[in-house]
Amino acid sequence: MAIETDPSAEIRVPLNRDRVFRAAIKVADEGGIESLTMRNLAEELGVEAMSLYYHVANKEAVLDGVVEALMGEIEEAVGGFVVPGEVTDWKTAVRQRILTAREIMLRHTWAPSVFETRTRMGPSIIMYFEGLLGIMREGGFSYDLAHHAMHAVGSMSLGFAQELFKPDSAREEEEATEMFEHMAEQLPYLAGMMMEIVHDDPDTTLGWCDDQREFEFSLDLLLDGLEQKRILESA
Amino acid sequence: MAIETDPSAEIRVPLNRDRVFRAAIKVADEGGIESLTMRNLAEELGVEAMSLYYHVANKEAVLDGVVEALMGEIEEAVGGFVVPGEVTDWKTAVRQRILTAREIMLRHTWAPSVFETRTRMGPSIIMYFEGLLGIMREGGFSYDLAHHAMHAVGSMSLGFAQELFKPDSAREEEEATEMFEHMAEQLPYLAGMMMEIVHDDPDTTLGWCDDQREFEFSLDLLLDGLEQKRILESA
DNA sequence: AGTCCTTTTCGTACGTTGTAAGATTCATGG
DNA sequence: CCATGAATCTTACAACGTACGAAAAGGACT
Repeated sequence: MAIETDPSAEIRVPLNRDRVFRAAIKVADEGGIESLTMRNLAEELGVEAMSLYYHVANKEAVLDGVVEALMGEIEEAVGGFVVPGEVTDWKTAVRQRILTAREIMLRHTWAPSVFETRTRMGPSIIMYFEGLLGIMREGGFSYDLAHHAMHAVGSMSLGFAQELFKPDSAREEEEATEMFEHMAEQLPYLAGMMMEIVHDDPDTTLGWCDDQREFEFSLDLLLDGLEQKRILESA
Repeated sequence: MAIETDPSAEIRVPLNRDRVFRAAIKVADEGGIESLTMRNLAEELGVEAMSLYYHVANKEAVLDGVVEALMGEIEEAVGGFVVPGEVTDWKTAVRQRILTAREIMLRHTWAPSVFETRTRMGPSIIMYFEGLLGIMREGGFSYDLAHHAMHAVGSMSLGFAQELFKPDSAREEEEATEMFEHMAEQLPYLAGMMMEIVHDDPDTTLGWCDDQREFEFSLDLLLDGLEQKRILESA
């Protein structure tokens, strides 16, 4: 086996953590989160699986890095996590940040499931929450109320709400519909609700619900409630 | 190899789906969800792994069954999912159901992570939501508002809120605290909030936050907001 | 150029997981 | 006793994360 220095061989770009994380995002974007294996990730980088471990402790570290990278996307999109000096309208400031974060999440539909499994929080996420908290404080919140607020908004602060039981294939979608029709006579309320939805809005986007509308409804419900509490406590 | 009918051998209890699901819950309760493997589950039942597949299509089906079984626990705890004929106070009715569901979830701390990964919903969950929806309808909601309400309450309707970045070991807990202290000068708001919490309430249960209080705060925030909207729309 | 040392990459292999395929055992009625 | 269907087990495989040590690449210095 002659070792020939193939002149047409592309020069070797050295691996590093950032390249690994970016490649991981690409793999997940293209093949879903279940396709993000160490071997696939290595292949995407033109490298063997074990080479990744020189730059990254283990797969958990890859996912942590992916989260940090996504937070970087969000930071860029919102123009930095710093708290604007003066906050005249905390609600729209918070609202806008969250809806911007949501845009990034919608670009990476697998991302919520990764966030949910994280147990350490990296610096970017801390800075993100520092920013949100800052806006609320400058907007007139007590620390106590702001603390409750962060919990209440929960995962929505990062732009996603966990959809319970979202079917992940058209096959399952129709399977669920079928089951519904089968149980319909025992489900007066659900059946009634569905009929009204179909009647009012014959073709809602994909399934029955407009996720974006529901997200904004829920978010506003929370923010409005918090604003009332803020007014009450500062009276 | 002599096949001897050992008289002291316990008579063989036949396997069936219910026994599988119950054993799965037991395994997860005792060893955490990551210990729920087909082999461990089989061992718990005194059987070989492949024997499970006669009663259950695959591991997903086991998890679906576990969810159904947990919903059974909830159903028992709330005294059936049927809608009380007349609802004078939807809010406390819903509140009570949800907090009861939460009690079951607290008995099985791994359960939320299983619910989150489900994609099909079985009959018990459907009945549960039918019940909640029914209470709201009888309590004066339009279908439209009730629909929004279900989305807004989201996973809280089953008694859990996904905790973002909950450290899963004392080791990680102190690691996070360390990181905080290290970044403290860049985190005026978070640092301030922590200091106030420590000052007001020197020893909150486990970490900084009382999960139950936060859960109830968030839930009430939502329910109060919904009640206002209900009043508005029925005016 | 050749030597040495550090940094980076790779080859091989192990343990664990879910599960496919077929053999085996068990229970039951003839 | 045996035949037949139901229930269980044996064996095996592919995919995964990753431990361990060997190999290669890249400089620095003679």
